[in-house]
Amino acid sequence: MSFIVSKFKCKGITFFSLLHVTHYSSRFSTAAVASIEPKIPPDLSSCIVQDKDLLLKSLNPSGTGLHVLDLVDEGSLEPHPTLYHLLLKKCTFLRKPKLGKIVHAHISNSHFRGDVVILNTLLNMYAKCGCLDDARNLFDEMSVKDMVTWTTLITAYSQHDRPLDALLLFPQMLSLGFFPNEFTLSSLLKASAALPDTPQIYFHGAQLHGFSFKCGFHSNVYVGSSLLDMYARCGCMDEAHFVFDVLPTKNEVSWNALIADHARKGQLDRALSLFLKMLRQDFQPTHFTFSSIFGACASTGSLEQGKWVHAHVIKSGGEIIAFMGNTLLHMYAKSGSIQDAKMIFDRLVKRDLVSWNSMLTAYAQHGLGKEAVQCFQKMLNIGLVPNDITFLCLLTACSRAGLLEEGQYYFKSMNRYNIEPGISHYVTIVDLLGRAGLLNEALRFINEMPIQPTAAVWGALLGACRMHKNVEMGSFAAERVFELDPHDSGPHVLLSNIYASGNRWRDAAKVRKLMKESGVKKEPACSWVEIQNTVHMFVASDDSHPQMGAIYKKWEEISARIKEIGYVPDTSHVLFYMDEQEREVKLQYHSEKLALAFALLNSPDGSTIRIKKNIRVCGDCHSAFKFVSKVVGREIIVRDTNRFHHFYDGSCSCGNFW
DNA sequence: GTAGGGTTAG
Repeated sequence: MSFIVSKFKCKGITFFSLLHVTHYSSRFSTAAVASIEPKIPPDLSSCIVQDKDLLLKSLNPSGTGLHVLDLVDEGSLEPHPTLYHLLLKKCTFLRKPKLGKIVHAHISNSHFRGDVVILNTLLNMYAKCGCLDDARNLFDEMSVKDMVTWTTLITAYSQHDRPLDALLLFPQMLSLGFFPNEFTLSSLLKASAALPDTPQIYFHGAQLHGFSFKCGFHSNVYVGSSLLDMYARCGCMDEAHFVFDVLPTKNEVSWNALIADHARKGQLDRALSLFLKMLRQDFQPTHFTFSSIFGACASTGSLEQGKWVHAHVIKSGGEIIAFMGNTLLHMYAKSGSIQDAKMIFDRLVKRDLVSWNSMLTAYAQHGLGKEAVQCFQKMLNIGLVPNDITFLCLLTACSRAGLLEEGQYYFKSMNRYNIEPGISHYVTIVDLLGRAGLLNEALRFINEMPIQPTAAVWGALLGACRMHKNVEMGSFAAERVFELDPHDSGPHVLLSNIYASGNRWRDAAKVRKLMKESGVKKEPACSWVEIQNTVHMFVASDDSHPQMGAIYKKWEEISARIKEIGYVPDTSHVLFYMDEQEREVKLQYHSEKLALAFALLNSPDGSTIRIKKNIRVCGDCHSAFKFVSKVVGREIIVRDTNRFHHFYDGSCSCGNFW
């Protein structure tokens, strides 16, 4: 038997690729079955080899058929451990457990049915393909197990979000006399870090730390990285830093783990300083690094820092792949630049469903409902199948933009894609109807829902009642919210506002009393603005800022100018009972107004002002900002918890839907 | 033959 095999080297490993087998030419004529790593291009310097072992090394299942197993069935080829090993590797790589099952059947009928190394590879194939039941059955059936068998199953559970199952195997493994290695411990630590609450993470994690220390595995870079991540996830940042500092060898992953931990906590400064330190020590940032940092920039709305890190991505010459690109897109959208978000979307090398969902979200946040609908249609046209989040994004976009009919249409169309609406979809539809003023329809919709309405559902109706000043339905909705979630301050404030806007001060006071009695605390409103890389934060009636005198004076000047062109303070947004003049004074010093006055004093004429707020922008400030954008001739972008408002030339992009 | 870090809504 003779065949042509191409032999090539890549990363120091020699690969063999079967190009042609003369004896089985009908089967293999096109089967230039590449290496284990199919992306590696075979070198063309092929040679003629007459070596059966080489053939075995070269064979891999390609396409749909496992031709090589047919050869075994026919008796043309002796079964060989390397053959099974390569076939299983291929199935694992391609995530094709069905093909793997065929190999499994073959192994069961061969001499190797009890070979622990082959069975471990088989176990790993099931594990990596997510077939945890098959993996468990195989594990239970294996009469001979070794430490790798236990580690493979522990890793399987740990990687598929079943941390308790992974951790439960550990004492069993120990009691049977198997000793863990660094592989086992890094997987166990990952599992402990994924437990649902902080004390549990610490309880299991710290014990595993002790175990690792005793065995000397704590200095292994894999163990160290999962160890520091575990500490960070239960809030022990000092311990996480300690583990990192004493780690004798660090790599990109250990750096990324620490950066990601700070980023997740919204500690952008810490994340950025670690990023710089990483660069200075000649470690290459990866997609993981960038992705974490963009996530932190998105949550704090730090456009400038985000742009700076984006510049690093460009400098490093890497392509913007979906995983990192999606976070970058999200970062631009969430820190106020829809243009940049769209540009990233257009430049993404390969878009996935998350990319499209992120773009839809971006449009929703900026009130661009029509663009969202077009985007959704485009994704259907290219054959992408939407998921539940896609619809959530799309419905939110419709709701925010007041696209009533479109929203209802798309909600109904969900069953075409076999997507059962979840509670969030129902909330969005109540919001959609409510914003459009169809309060009775919204109430009917809630009563006819097939699932139990939650506090969020009634909260959406309550918000709509505030918007449309419906006191009766508002207090009814608020009662339902209080029953279901008595500790949220938002609905109390909304109800109090509803009463205040209807001049029912006694009722408003009752709500405040209720809040006090039940210990519900209102989150203090604050707004912040970034000027020359410094974040300046303001709370209402604050006078702690060094420029406060000038800020108050500036606002008084602006206030007088906007009153001349028609601004009338809407005092219903003040929660307390006080006389009209007092209430107007209170309104003057809402945090967003202070932030705006400060920005006007400290930024160049004509430049865009970006303000962020931790709760929804108040109605009076919203009205005032429209006038301000006109008198100062500047674009003002406000990000509140819900969406963006682009104020320009006397109007706002939200079209008063918010 | 077995390992650690990253995304979208609210």
